[in-house]
Amino acid sequence: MGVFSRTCEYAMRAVFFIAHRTPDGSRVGIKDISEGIDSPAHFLAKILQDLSRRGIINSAKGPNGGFYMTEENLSRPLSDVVEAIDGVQIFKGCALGLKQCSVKNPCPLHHEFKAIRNDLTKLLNGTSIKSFNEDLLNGMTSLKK
Amino acid sequence: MGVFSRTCEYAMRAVFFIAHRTPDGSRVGIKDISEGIDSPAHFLAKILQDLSRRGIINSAKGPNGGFYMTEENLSRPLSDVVEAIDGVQIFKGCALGLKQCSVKNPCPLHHEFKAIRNDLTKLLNGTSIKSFNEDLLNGMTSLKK
DNA sequence: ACAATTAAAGAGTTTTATATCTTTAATAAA
DNA sequence: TTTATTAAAGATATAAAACTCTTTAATTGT
Repeated sequence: MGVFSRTCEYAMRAVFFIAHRTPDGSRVGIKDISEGIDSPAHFLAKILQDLSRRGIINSAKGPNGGFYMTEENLSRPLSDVVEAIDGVQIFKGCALGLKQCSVKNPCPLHHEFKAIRNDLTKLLNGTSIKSFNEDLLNGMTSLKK
Repeated sequence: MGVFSRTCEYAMRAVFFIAHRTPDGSRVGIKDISEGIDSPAHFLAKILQDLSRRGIINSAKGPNGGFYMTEENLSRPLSDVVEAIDGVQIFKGCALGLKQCSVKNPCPLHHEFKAIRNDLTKLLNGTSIKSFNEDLLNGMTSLKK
């Protein structure tokens, strides 16, 4: 596995996909999303239920229902998605998994690893979903599988 | 989970522990190691078998046997341990898990994430186990659980 | 040769992550 | 008010990671 769990990868891809597809308040269904991001539909449904419950995305049932994102949703940092799924360990945890690890009692990787974690935090915490989406909309980036 | 799998955390801790305890060519047993790094003994045994097979550490059976590290072992980069257990995804993979992701077809995180991955690679690939161990030996860092 | 010690190997079990299938509830439109 | 459509929820199923237990093989010292 990479840095994030597979579930978290699906979640991020889905969020970008929804943002990309619902700029105007329209909705996009689970089928379209799961095909668009190449993930198992039912599994993704669970993930989106979770994100929806947490207010990271929005959903509506019934005909013309589906998932969508408001300006409020778009203004959130991507770290909200990661934290919702994978938790905070990736932003805070010791590389070696030591509980005692700290500046006062650093593990062999502590200082250098902290710098890397901080960069990751800055990237995910400091950038809104909206701004990632702008690059997607103007074709500078892509979600091609 | 953090950036590395639990198995990989154990592996790194064990490698540091062995290096720390066998500076002179002596050996240290699985019991001591697993207690020293707070990991399940039998599970760690499997991990160390694997590292031993790959030549990352050494072992000897019988009385006064155990695990140890030679100068050759110590000169290797820590990335060898990580790669042996977790593979290369963490150094090379797309943050969103996309196969097509590349400079020519970048995902929304591509450029910034690549910089972070490169820093991680530089840290693990560019630093020998020995040099991490030196900090441990002179008390600048610790493996306290 | 024998007994003791140690890692290696093999064969599980348990837990967590990932994935699937079915039923229910909400909503919209006819 | 009925039907169609959609997400939510519930219940399993499968696969992978983490962990345990038992047996075997190698080595040492007596």
